[in-house]
Amino acid sequence: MNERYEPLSIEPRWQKRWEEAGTFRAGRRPTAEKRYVLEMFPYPSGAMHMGHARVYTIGDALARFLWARGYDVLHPIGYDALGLPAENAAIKDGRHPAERTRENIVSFRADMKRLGYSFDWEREIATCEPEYYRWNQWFFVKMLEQGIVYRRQGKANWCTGCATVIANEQVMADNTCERCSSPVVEKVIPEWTFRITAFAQDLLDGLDGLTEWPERITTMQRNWIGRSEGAEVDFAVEGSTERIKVFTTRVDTIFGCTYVVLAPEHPLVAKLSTADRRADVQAFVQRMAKTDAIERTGEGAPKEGVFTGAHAVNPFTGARVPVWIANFVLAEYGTGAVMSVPAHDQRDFEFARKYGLPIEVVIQPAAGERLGPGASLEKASTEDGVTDRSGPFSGLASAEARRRMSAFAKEQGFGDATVRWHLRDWGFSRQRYWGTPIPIIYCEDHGAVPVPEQDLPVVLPPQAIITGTGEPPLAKVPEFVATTCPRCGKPARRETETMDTFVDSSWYYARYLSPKDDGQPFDAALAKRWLPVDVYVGGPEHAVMHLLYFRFWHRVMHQLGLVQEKEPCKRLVTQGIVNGPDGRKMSKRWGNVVSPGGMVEKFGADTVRLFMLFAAPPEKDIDWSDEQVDGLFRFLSRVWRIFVARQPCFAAPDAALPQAAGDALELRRRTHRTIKKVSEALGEGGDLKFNTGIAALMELVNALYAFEPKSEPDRAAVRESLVAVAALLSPFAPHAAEELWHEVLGAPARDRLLADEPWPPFDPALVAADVVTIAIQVNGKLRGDVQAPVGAGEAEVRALAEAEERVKAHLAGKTIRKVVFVPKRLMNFVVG
RNA sequence: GGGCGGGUGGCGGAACUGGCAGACGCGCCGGACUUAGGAUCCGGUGCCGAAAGGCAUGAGGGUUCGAGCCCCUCCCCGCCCACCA
Repeated sequence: MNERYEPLSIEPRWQKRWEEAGTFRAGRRPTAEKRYVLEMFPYPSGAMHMGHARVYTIGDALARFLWARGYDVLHPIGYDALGLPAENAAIKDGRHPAERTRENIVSFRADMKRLGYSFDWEREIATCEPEYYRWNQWFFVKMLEQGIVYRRQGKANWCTGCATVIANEQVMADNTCERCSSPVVEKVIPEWTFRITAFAQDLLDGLDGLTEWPERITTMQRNWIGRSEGAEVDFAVEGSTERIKVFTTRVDTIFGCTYVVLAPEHPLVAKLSTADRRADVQAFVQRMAKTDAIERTGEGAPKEGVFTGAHAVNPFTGARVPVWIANFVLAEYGTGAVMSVPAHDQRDFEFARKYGLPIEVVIQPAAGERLGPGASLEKASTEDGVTDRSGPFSGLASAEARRRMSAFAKEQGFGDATVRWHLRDWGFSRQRYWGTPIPIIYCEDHGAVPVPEQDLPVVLPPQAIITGTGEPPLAKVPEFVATTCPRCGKPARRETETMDTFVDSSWYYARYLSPKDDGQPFDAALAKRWLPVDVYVGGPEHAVMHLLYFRFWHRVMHQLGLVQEKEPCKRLVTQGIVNGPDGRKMSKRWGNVVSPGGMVEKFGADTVRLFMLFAAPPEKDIDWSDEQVDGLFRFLSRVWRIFVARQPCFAAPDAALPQAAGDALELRRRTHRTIKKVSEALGEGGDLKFNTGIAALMELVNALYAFEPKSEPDRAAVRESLVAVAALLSPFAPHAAEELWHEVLGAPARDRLLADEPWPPFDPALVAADVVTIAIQVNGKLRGDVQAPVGAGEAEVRALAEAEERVKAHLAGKTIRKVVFVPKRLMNFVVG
């Protein structure tokens, strides 16, 4: 065999053989149990970067392991190919997004192939192809029929940078765009909307079953869905028939309500303001309208408001309370009106202090000192407690008070218990070009008519003029716009908006099941076998966007009878970022970008893969490190050299193994323990910890260097170990593994592939130690250790321990008060 | 303000269910082989100390024979959400 490890000369060869043999075709083992391993598909903007190399390497190591474990594995890949970056680039240089995207796909595909990923390439999809997006349109029409899609009139989030409407999930906390960080403003524009809120409770409940998702992701979804239980209560307005409906989660505090506050945009503001206050109110409302949302509601924004002159009546107490408007009350949350209880709400407290409104304590802490009058408080007391000065509801625990008071309000007809959600419906119209055309035709007589199924797809016209000015580009393509009404045949116009590209990624995992199917989005029978996805690998940044949308979409598909289960994916693995060598995010700006392609050319795919897996567990961020990469190349070279050095062992017969004894037996033990450790590191019965699995392999290789075979049984033990090293290496560094495996096995393996071989089993008898090292402590401090047979009892170990010189010295002249014995581990003498 | 993660050598990271802290790798130091070595192989490497020994997992307390791990108080870092009524 070649004396030196030369990855570039061996890697393409194995890639070709896997490809030709169809080694990774899903469905090859129809009678075997299935596993669906999926990584989030890439958005092909420019070339592949290190982040991609990391996700796909993680998924690939797992997929290869599962193949070896005997499963029928589905491990597909495709391209999330529609979207703004390609369109924005087109505005700059005039190249058509389709042309650019297809070129990028070619580059991505080449890079991924060079990394040796075990994708089933026959299932490759690209969402920009009409064969794919026609099914987005098909789903749209179905969902319209089901009432899940509707046309909404109202305020939408308009991204000033992307020049389009975006979804709530795409608006960041500081009112900037998730994609481009430009300010997001409100714009009154009709939008096509998914009624995701109809699934809010179900999406929330489903989270409890996602026990194999990272808790932080399910928590984020839970918070985003934001179920909030409370009550609505109507306050009558004095001298008017109008009622102010407030939403509160703390109806138990209502006897302490000393004023009511409306959002400046609340429809009643104009009606209720008294003549003497009108000028002030109008000025305030106008000022708020001009102030942008960040400034108005951002952290640290001072609370401001004005009195409207009107009064409302607390239906529980009959008390007359002033009605104010204030900046911190948001029209879009709850009812846009709040009852203020300054004693028990911090915002209300600050506002009351500022404007001299009364503060009345109506909740006493369940334990501890009673609260004095409101005026003496330093801050609001917001904990649940016991109701006080609350009329017939006094003396109740907060939770009980809420139940009774809500029931009372309902009985009296001025309120009820209610649930509010943070989740909003998903507006998915985009005033952009590079997306799925929304299959709607506007007819003068029939309104918005869905394109009939047999007329799909509505193909995106290639001749668009893309300007990014906010006008839908499709509106400027007359031959696209002009059509006829499917109902009456009269001239009509097409919808010119396109779909949010999150639609594409909401169901792509199902398209992989039958990617070329032209009669349906996917084959339901195949879905029954392959879904749900068993392991999904991707970045945590998608927690409340993609990962919420695809859970929603799966429920829709469930409702349409296309899939059996409600959740799309059993286990989610979120991987960390690959930063530059300087610890900063890789970026042209810092000049710290390292490309996977370049690294593969320099070190080979196996070294790059090993780096991705060895640097840290999948979920942690890592820094690219040239030194660590050198180290991993060195490791593979070291593996290679030990095979070269131990070539004389290649022919040793297995028959010699049972006689192995002494050091050879020790080597065999190490071999089998390593098999067990690597299997566990690959997720067998726990988390993925590729780093410790590779570390275990390194230890075994170190042991092989230390062992000089002298006899036939020795050589057999070495051979067994070498075969195991090759097999265990195969999920991580598959090319080197194939090469080495074939070298050891020689002619008998010529027509076989390691990638096709079963995972090596370990012998439990060899994994179990027969002699163990037991740590000996005196008063909890380590004073030595003894070797004892694995079954040694306390008396036996104690005798050994007391014979140890260091232990003896520490026990000398002391009284042993107690001896703690942990079998196989430790003995502790407690002395005085 | 709320939620979720974290804090371990010079660095990345190990440590099963409370049982020898620092596996493995990087870096560094030394040795061998060499005309040479930024190759390779071997050895060493938490800190203090000549040693015995002592001290060490963000800080301080507690529980325990024994704590990186459990409990309490606090500090710091990251991510997500946020005047959400």
